[in-house]
Amino acid sequence: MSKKEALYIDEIYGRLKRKFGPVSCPLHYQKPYQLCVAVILSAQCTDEMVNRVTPELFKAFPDPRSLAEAPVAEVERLIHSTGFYRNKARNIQGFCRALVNEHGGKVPQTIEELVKMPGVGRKTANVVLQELYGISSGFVVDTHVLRLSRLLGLSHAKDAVRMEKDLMQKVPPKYWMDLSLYLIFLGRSACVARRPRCTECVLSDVCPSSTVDTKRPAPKKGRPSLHQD
DNA sequence: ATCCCGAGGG
DNA sequence: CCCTCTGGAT
Repeated sequence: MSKKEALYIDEIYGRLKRKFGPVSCPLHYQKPYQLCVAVILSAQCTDEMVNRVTPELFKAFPDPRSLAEAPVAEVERLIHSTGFYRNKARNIQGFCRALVNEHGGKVPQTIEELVKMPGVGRKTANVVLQELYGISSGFVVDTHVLRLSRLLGLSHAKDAVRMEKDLMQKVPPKYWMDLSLYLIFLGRSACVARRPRCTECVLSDVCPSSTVDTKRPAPKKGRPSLHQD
């Protein structure tokens, strides 16, 4: 990795840190098993939506055993609005069963063990390890990180697994935890997928994909655009 | 590579 | 109508 690239990453990290400050997991939870369930539910769904359904879910089933033994239909009903509700219901119940039966109710501390559990992939495992134990097992790559990393030119990997490897090589481990959250926050505020608002973005003058030109007044035509208007 | 799937925004 | 949202299993 070039020195220039390292400075580029430092610059991105510094700006996002200044903008967002200290960050924490946006998912609401009281107990460790609840975080795991919330992260599984967050697949292809906003965290707001997850936070909307989990209070009732955790009130109805306050521990992993009761959630594992609950009627599937009831679990499906409670999480219905998060989408993929059949898969997710099966996954969170399978997860809770594995948690109780194979891990004594305690969330595993290694990514190898976590990934073997139902509904848990690398993204979910990385989030859980970071949030619960402060372990940086990898770089959390979700749909936002995937999109923004490409726009910023940090990685052009096609899938999340390859991009994680890529980012782990380029980004210093001390940045992993916060940078993935920063990218997610930026992807949720200014750099939204549908129509990025580059004028509101703190990275616009260093981002190779920015539609804001800081040097020239304004191109009349042929503006490099990421999308069709 | 494909499927799962509802909610929200443009 | 279309695309997107803190993915994972097959």
